Amino acid sequence: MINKNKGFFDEVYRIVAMIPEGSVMTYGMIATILGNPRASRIVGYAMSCAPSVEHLPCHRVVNQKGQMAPGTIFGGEDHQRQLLMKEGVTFQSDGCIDMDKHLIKWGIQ
DNA sequence: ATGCTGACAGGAG
DNA sequence: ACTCCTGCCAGCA
Repeated sequence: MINKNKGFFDEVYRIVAMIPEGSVMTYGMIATILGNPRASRIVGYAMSCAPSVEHLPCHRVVNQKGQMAPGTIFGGEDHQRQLLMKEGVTFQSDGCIDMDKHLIKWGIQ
């Protein structure tokens, strides 16, 4: 029990919390898994309410473009980028995450 | 109950 | 190809 029951939020936290190191997931993908592909905004909103990064690796959650949020969250997008790199995630010249290699693979759950 | 906000996604120009 | 606008859902005042 890492957080209170917030309905959709709780599900979002659960998905994000199960993301392994070296892998990333997109907001739309999480929303689709929850059953609401249109609720991609809610996923990001839930991230803004993230209690602790230790229980919620929101830095592993990126948008469909493979880019992270503006940076008002962790104290700098660059900081988040470094965290991902430290976990083994590679970035492109554009600064976007290499989705083709680090996008989480769902086959076992 | 209604309206506004929000770390997105997709379509159109 | 890139950028801008709209649409969607959940939470809070």
